[in-house]
Amino acid sequence: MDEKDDRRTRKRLATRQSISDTATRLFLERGFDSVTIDEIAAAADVGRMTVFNHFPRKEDMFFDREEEIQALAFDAIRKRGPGVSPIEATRKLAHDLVTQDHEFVMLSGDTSWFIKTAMASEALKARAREMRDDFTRALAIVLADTSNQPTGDPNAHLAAGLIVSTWNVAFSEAQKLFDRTRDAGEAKRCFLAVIDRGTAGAAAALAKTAYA
Amino acid sequence: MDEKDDRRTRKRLATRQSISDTATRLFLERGFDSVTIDEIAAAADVGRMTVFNHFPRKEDMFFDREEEIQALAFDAIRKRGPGVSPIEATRKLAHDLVTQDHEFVMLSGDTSWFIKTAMASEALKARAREMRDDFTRALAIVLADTSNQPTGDPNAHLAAGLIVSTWNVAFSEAQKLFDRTRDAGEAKRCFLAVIDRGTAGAAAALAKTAYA
DNA sequence: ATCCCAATATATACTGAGTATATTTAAGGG
DNA sequence: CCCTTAAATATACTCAGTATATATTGGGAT
Repeated sequence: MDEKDDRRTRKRLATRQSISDTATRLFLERGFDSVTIDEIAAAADVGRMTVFNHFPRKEDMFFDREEEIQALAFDAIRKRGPGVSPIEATRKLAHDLVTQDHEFVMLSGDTSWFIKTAMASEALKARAREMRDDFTRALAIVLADTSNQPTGDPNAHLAAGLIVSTWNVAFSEAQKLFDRTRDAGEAKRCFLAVIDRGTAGAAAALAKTAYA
Repeated sequence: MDEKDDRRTRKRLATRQSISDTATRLFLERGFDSVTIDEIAAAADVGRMTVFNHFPRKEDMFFDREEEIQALAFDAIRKRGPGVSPIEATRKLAHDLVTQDHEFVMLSGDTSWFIKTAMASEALKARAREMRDDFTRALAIVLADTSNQPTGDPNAHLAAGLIVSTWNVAFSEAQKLFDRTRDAGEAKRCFLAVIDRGTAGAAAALAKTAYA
């Protein structure tokens, strides 16, 4: 009863999409902080409350694909091959994403406007940190779950923390390098180098546990 | 000319302390989010703008010792013994803080109200995440600096990320355990166990670099 | 003392995100 | 064609934070 294909649902999604598109355009034109909700509502030709109806927080209009990213990681862990540790599965995921030039890696001129716009706003950086925390918590649960360990196992939280920290550093260092050199190949090598180092560290930390 | 001991400075600091004390009391009584700046100003018998004069953000009235904590860590790294790696120095710091029951470790009933109040507020959690990020960035600089590596060395950022992540998990897991068992000794052992594991991982990740 | 300067405190008015609530509009289902 | 309900909207509010102008008060000089 949730994903019905009736006109009501179509209209709701159309309205949502229209707001999202309008907001994204304005954010890129003038920066996140200097666009107000009222402007977005006016530009999308909807009432102010309709905006909050679809996006409880202003930041939700910018980060609209959190769940997809989480699902990508959790799938990689859940569907890993036999004999592959969860930590190794995250390393493999990083390499796969880079070799198939996945859009989420965003090491190209096409997508770095997204990073730049996000990094220019304290509010968006705060939301990104919150998402990172939520992801870390959820990752710990998935790790424990797929390794037959009790929920809340401290080692699962340590593993999740080290992995997320590694990915975070890998992303930001690769992005910095790309900004400096405009060389996507070099940036990708940097990304994977950090991933490999960090993952090796996580594996060492979790040696003799179910996670490595 | 900054830390003059004249009456003007004494009055300014007294006003600041009065606001801080009043705010802390109200936060603990009724929770951070349900205390307004106006109430704090009224209770401290100062004008509203005076509050913002001393504390640009509401959260600054709660977290008032960020610099002390950072200095503690940076001193431990800067003043480490010869032949001690920076990563090992952070491990040693953790053990020292626990054995001398330092107030910042806060694994006792006296201080956990602080954690509880902070964790009950999204705004305070967001500020804590921001402080964590700032600290990680500063730590990377100190690590590179005291290891004669170039500023911005990716390995320094990886080391900083892994260390901070480890401490973060150690704190929260120990806190959770203390809440469950009310056994400070057990909580401390958990704290140090996570620290040792995570630090070993960081050292492994940074093997053959200047940081381990 | 008294005059001047600068730091601090304060008053007033504003912006903008987010909430609460009531009302209207329009789609689906009998 | 009604009836129910989801979605959109209008209005009014709270509160943090900013801008700016003014008042107060301590320190330093003559």
